[in-house]
Amino acid sequence: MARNATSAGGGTGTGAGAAVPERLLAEATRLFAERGYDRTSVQEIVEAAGVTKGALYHYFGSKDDLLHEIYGRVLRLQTERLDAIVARDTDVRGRLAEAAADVVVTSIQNLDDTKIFFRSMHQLSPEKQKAVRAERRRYHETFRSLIEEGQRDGHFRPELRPDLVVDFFFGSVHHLGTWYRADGPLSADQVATEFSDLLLHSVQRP
Amino acid sequence: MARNATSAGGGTGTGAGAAVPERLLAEATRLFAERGYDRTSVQEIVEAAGVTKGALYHYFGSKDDLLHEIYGRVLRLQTERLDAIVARDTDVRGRLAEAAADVVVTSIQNLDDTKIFFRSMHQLSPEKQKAVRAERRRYHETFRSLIEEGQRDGHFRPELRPDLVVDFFFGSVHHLGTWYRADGPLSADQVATEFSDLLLHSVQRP
Amino acid sequence: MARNATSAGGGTGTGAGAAVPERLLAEATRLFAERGYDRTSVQEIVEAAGVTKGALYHYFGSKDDLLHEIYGRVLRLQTERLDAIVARDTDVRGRLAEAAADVVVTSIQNLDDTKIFFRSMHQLSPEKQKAVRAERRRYHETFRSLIEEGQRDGHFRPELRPDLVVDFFFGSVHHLGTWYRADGPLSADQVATEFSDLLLHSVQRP
Amino acid sequence: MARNATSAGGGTGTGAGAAVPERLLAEATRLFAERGYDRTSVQEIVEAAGVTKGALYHYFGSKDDLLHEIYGRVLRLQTERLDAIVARDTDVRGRLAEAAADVVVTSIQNLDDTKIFFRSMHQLSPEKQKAVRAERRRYHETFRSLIEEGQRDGHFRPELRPDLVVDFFFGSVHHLGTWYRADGPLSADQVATEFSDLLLHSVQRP
DNA sequence: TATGAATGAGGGTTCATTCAT
DNA sequence: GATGAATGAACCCTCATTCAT
Repeated sequence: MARNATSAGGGTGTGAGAAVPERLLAEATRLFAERGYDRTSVQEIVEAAGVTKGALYHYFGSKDDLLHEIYGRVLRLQTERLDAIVARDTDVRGRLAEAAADVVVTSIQNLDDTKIFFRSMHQLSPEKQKAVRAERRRYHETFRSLIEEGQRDGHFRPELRPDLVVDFFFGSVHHLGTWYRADGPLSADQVATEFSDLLLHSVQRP
Repeated sequence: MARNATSAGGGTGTGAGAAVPERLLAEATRLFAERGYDRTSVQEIVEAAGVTKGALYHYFGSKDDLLHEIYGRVLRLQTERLDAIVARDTDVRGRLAEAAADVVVTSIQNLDDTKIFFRSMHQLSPEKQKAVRAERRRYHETFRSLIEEGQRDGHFRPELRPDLVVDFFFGSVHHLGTWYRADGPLSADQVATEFSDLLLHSVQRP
Repeated sequence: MARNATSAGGGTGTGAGAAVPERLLAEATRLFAERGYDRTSVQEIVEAAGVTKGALYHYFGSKDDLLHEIYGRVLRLQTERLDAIVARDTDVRGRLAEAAADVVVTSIQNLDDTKIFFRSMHQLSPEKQKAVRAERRRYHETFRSLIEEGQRDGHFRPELRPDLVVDFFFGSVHHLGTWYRADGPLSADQVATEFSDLLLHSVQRP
Repeated sequence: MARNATSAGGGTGTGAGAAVPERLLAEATRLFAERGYDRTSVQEIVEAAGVTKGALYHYFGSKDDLLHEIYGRVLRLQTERLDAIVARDTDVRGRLAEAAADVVVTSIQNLDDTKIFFRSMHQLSPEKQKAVRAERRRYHETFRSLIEEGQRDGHFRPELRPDLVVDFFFGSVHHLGTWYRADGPLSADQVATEFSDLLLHSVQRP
C-alpha cells in the first residue's frame, strides 16, 4: 500500500529544508546503514528527519516500504548506468572494464546503499524481495551478456561460466560496504581501477 | 558472563540426542541463516532445540553469546585449514590455488555459517565484534602473505595491492551465501575450482 | 528519556476519568506502598490504571521513572510548606513546633508516599537517587537552620548537634509509614502535636 | 520448611573457613543490606559464600528463610540485652537512658541488619512477617514498660502516650541505617549518648 | 552432603502501526 | 497534511526452585 512517495513533496534536496519524503529517505538510509534495518526504529527515523510518525506513515505505507524505496533508487541508478555503458559501440573489453569500474565507483559513492543492499535484502517482505531480486537479476544478466559477448569474440576464456564470473565479481562489489572507508588511503577510482583490472585479467585469454 | 558452553555437556552430535549446548548452537545457526539474527527469537531457538529458555541461559550468557560462539567455530575451522595449507612446501601458486579452493569448499559445506557471517557481524555487541574482526584480520593477513610471497617470487603481478586482492576475493567468498544453492547445478568443487582459477588468473603475470 | 509526564494530559483528578499519567502515578503510588516497588509489576500498574503497557511507556521512560516522579511530588510539596513556615516572623520555638507538626500531618495525609519514601529510595537508579538525596538534603538543611537559630537565640540547648537532631526527628517521621493506621485510634493532629512536643522538649533549655 | 540452620555445621566464625550456613547468612546479610532483598539473587549469595545452590537449599528451605533467620538473630540479640537492662535494680531514668543508648550502639554495630530490618520486613512471607512483628511487639512493650514505670514514679511527663514515645524513638533508631556511616565523623557512642539524651529530655518532667 | 542442569513463570521494555483529531 | 496518544504483541532475560545423581 505504498504511496507514490518519490513524486510527492516539492523539493528534491536532502537538507533540513528538503521535502519531507526525501528527508525521511535520506535519514533512513543513513540509519539503516549505520545500525541495520531491524535495529533502527521508526521513531529514530522521524526524529532524525524532524517530523512525526504520522508524517512518515502519510508518505510511506510501512517501514518496509521505506527500505523498498531505497532499493529502488540504487537499482534504477545502476541499471541506467550499466545500460548506457553496454550500449556503446566499443571493444567489449573496454565496455566490461568500464562497467566494472563504474559499479565500483557508484557503490562507493553510495556506500550506505551498498551496505544496506547486501545486509537487509532478506528483511524485506517476501513479495518486495522477489521484486528486487528480479530487477537485480536483470542487471546481472546485462552484465553477463558482456562476458558472453567477449567469449564469442574470442577475447575471454571460453571455459568460464559467465554466471559464475558475475557472482564472483559482484561479491567483491557488495563487499565494499564492509571494508571501504571514505577516510582511508584509497580513492574510489583507485579501487575501481584495480577491481576492474583484476576482473579483466581473470577472464581474458592469456 | 558466557558460560563455558563448548566444553559443557557430554555428547557431540547434533541430533535430538546430542548435548543441549550443541543442539542449541545447531538450531541457532540454522535459524539465523534462514531468517536473520534479529528476526530469530530466543523462543524459536529453544523450541527447535527442544529445551526451555532457562536451559539456553544456563549455557549462554545472551543471545549475542550464541552468535559469538557460532563465529568462533567457523573462524577456528578456517584458520586451521589455511594455516595448514600455507605451511606446505610447494610452489606458492599451488598453495594460493589450494587455499582459495579450500575456503570456497568449506564455505559451501557450512553455508549457514557463511550466510550468518557477512550478514550478522554488525549485530554482535561492539566488543565481541572487535574480537571477531581481529581474528578475521589475522586470517586475511595470512592469506595476503601468500600474495606477497608470489609477488616477491615474480609469479604474481607486482603492481597489485595485496590487501585489495584479498578483499576482492573474500567478497566473492562471503557472497556465496547469497546465491549458492546445494540443490543447484553446481557442486562445491566446481565453484571452488573456478573461483580459484579466476583468482589465479587475476594475479598471475601474463 | 523521561517524557514530561506531569504537564501532559488534560485532567488533574485521580478517578477513572482522570488523565492517563495522573492515573498511572496514583495507582503506582498505591501499589508501591502496598507491596513494594520490586514486588509491583508494570503489568499490575497498567491494569489498575486501565491502560496498556505501551501507554505507560509513552509517558514514562521506565518503571524507575514513575518512582522518581512520585518522589518529586512529595518533595516539592514538603519543601514548599517548610519554606513557608520557616519564613514566618515569629518565635523560633513556634516555627520549629509548627514545622514539625506540619511534616507529620502531611506525612500522614500522604502515607503511601511516606511508606515508599523510606523503603524504595535505594531502588531508584543511582543518578536519580543522587538527585533525590540532594533535594532531601536541602530540605533537612532548612530544618536544621531552625535548630541552629534557636541555639543562637539561647532557646535551645547549645551542646546538641543540630544535624543529629534532624536525623533523630526525621527517623520518627519516616517511620510513621510503618505503624500509623488511618483507622487507628490516633488522628493525624494528635500524632503531630505529640511528636512536635517531644521534639521541642528534647531540644529546649531546661 | 526451614531446617535447623543455626545448629547445623561445625564452626561459628564468618571467614572463608567458617561453616557453610554461617557463611551463607553472613554473605546474605551483606548483600541484602547493600542492594536489597529482591535485588539479590540466590546465585549471588552462593557465589559470595563459595558454595552452590544445592548447598543453600540443603540448609535453608527458601530465600525467604534466610531473611527470616537474619531477623531472628538480631531480634534475639536485642531482646536479650533489653531484658537484662530492664531487670536492673536502678533508677528508671538510668535504665531508660541505658536501654536507649544500648539499642543505638548495637544497631550501629550491626548496621547491615538495621538496614535490612526496616526495608525488607514486608518481603517476608505473611506468616513469617507475623512472627517477626509479634516478637518485635514484645520488644517494644518491654521498652514501653520503662516509660510507664517512669510516669508512675513521677519522673516522666504523665500526659505522654507511652506507645507514641516508643514509635517516636524507634523511628530514629531504625533510621540509623539510612544515614550513619562507619567512616563518618561520629562514633557509635557519640550517637548513642545524644539520642539517649534527646529521648530523656523529651519525656522528663521539666 | 552437595551438585548443577533444567524448569517455567514472569520480569521490564520496545516497537510498528492505527486513528481520532 | 500532520499529530501523538494508545495499542498489543513480541522481545530478551532473570530467577527461585527442583531433582537426578
